[in-house]
Amino acid sequence: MSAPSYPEAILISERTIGRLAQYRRILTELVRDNLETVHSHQLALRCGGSAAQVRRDLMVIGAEGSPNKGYKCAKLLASLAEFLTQPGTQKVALVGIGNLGRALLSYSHKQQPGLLIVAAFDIAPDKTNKVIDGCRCFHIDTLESVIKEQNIKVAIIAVPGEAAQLVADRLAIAGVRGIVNFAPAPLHLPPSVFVENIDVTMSLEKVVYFAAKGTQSERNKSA
Amino acid sequence: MSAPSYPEAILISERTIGRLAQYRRILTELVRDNLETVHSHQLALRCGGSAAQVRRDLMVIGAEGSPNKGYKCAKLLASLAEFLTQPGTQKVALVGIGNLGRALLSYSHKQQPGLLIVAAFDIAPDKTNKVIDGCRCFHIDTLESVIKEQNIKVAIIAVPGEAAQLVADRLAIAGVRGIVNFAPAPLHLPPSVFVENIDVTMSLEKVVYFAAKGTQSERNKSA
DNA sequence: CTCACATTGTGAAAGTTTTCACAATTCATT
DNA sequence: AATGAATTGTGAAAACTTTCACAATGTGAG
Repeated sequence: MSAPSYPEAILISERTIGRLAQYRRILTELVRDNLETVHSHQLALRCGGSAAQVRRDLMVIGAEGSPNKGYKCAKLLASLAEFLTQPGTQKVALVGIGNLGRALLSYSHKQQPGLLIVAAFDIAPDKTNKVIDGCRCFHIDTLESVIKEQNIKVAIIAVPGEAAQLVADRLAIAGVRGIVNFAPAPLHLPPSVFVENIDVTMSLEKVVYFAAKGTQSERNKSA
Repeated sequence: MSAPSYPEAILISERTIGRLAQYRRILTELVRDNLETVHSHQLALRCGGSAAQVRRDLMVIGAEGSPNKGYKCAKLLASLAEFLTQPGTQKVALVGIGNLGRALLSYSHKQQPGLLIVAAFDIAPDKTNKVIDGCRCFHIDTLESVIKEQNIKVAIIAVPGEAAQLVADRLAIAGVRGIVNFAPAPLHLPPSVFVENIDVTMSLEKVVYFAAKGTQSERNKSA
């Protein structure tokens, strides 16, 4: 029980967690550029939100800034990293080594340190039993065993819509607790598994709509 | 002035438009499968929402279903298509022919009919002046001329974060009115340009967070 | 040291989205 | 024709999110 524990109890909204992850990315850049401190309105500018929102978000992780000087970049980054991530490297599985899957694999390098796609699965034999971008590719038949062996808790689904539910079921049974789903189909899973859907087609259609009609406003919500 | 006009005036939220696009996709399948009618709770199941939500969403396009029989699939699909899309094919430009860009190109085929990536741009000479998945690839220097020539109003940005703002500015000046932005950086553009951000890293981090802590719930928001 | 100023932290207000709940309506059956 | 079961359409309530606004608090100049 040496892990530092937060008050918890209060549950933090998905929206807020998403923005905290953005703040972390921005702070990583600021620290790299040797910035000492940062104001809420500067963070707001960088992420497209409002200063009040930034402060409210940072409240939930108990960050403190000093009036007139703002937040200490290094300290804030450390708090965010500790809050958002588990200690150690977070291992991620990818299912579906198509075009999208390969794009994700090539991203995996640039990702936040501590977040890595360590296993990829596909049903096509010509895509398996090799290493792509440093990630080992397996046949889908071995999904359960590899996931359990490596104790993987997070997965990305990048398979065609028809196959998504089946894959999701297998992942859940194998012990996966969180899924990023690129298939344009809702996954029905026990509530113990967290699912984040990314539906590119839907996003495109939204943009087409608002580009045609008078625009709404450049709202920022990401993903 | 032969185009049918909706009451308009009431402005419809981004969330709602996104869901309407989902309903359209689902209805396309239902019609293909020769389903005659569909109930709100069936649509809800298929898209991961609630029946009440479906009904409220369909209200805004003035759809009518009959009690005890639900909505006529064909009629509802027609209403949705008319509401969501402009007449004619919507041409889309893609900037950035990396892994992600190519994945999007290969999707473009399967997209809703009437939505097509017709031009792709990159800065690397070895990626330009060819045809990939039926889409012509140009050097980024020709961005303005091609976009204007083809009267393209919607674009997808799939370039590294550092280049995104520059590309966005050029797109906006060339006449683009809506952008899907995959770069993990907020775009600052006049409000006449609609921007939808898709931040894969952020989504992954959200999932990592909620997979570790007790899960929230499998909420459906997509994109 | 004191003052003026910029900024944080946060209660309360405003705004937005979702859910509830129920009258109205239609269909199938008797 | 009348009854009952299922479903829509929607006003109102609830839940959630964002913004406002301001007291508290450091900071730096004079």
